[in-house]
Amino acid sequence: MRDVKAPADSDETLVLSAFLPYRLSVLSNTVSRAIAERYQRDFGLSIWQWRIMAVLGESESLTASEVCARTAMDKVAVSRAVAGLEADGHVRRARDAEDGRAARLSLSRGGRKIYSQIVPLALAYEAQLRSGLTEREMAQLNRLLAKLASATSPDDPLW
Amino acid sequence: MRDVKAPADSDETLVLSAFLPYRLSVLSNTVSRAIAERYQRDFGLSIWQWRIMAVLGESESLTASEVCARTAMDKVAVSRAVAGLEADGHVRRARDAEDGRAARLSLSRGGRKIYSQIVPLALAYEAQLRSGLTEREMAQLNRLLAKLASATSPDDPLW
DNA sequence: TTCATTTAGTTTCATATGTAACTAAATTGA
DNA sequence: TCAATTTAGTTACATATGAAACTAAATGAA
Repeated sequence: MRDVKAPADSDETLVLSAFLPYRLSVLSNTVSRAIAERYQRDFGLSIWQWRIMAVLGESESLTASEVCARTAMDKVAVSRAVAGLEADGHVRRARDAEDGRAARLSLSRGGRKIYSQIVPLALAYEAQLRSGLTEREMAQLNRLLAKLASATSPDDPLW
Repeated sequence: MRDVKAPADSDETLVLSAFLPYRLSVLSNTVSRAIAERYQRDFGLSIWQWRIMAVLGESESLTASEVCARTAMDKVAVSRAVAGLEADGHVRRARDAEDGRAARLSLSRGGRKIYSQIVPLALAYEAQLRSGLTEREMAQLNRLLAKLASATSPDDPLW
């Protein structure tokens, strides 16, 4: 009689609830959903729109491509979200003097006002999320997430 | 002249690339996408279908509600994914003797075969993802993710 | 019992998203 | 300098997703 030993040692079993990609996904979706609801309810913004406002708030103006790079969104998503932001008057679009294809995007005065309302909310949310962690743990988390992120970098795909 | 001090101290500025919800979202989406592509290409499974197979693989049989609870999916998503799995012959559906509304779901023989092919792949992926982390760091990560997850628990919403 | 309510799961419909095709401007190279 | 290619961004189409309405069975109260 062969193969009578225990069915599999622990490395060969998969428990979904302990599987790192699953845990990341559930955590991230829970967080994103909570934030998305708030932004939608209070400001009529999708999470994509908010992301774009967030990076525009960090600089004077950006092209759509630059927005793509900084938000990890693809160009179609950026195009759509910007269309909405422009329609709502939060973002202005100016033709780029250098490159006739590119648009220079920037927050309008009103957009900047909303931006400055959201920033403290976003930071407060983040603070609550971290509230169970010490400074030291937070630093560790940053380091570990950075390591994981670099393990998924597109120039060195995992599989 | 009032308010001439520096515009904001660092706690009041938001840098998207350092914002925890954003980082979690990008990391999680990168990981999920890589996995989803592989499952789709090699097995014709969506990530939702795979999640369901994963929890069915852990037990003899589950009802759809139990699947919901264990996969953090909503019942519509489960219903749809199961319909596909059943059509492909990976999952069997049996009427529950106790409750005429519920369906008992279980992996078919073929489904279990696929399951046992995917498990090592999934574990290998996870291992590569973790490959930059020491045992100790992995334990820390687990702890930190658990803390974050508990901070988002629905019975104690953050906002 | 039997009627009202709850629960399991599915279907419908409206919206969001991804991929591919497209337009227009810039660049390249003969 | 002018055709061929690349790049920025948008549009169109097909599919995925979420919310709400729905069906059928179970529970519970009168």
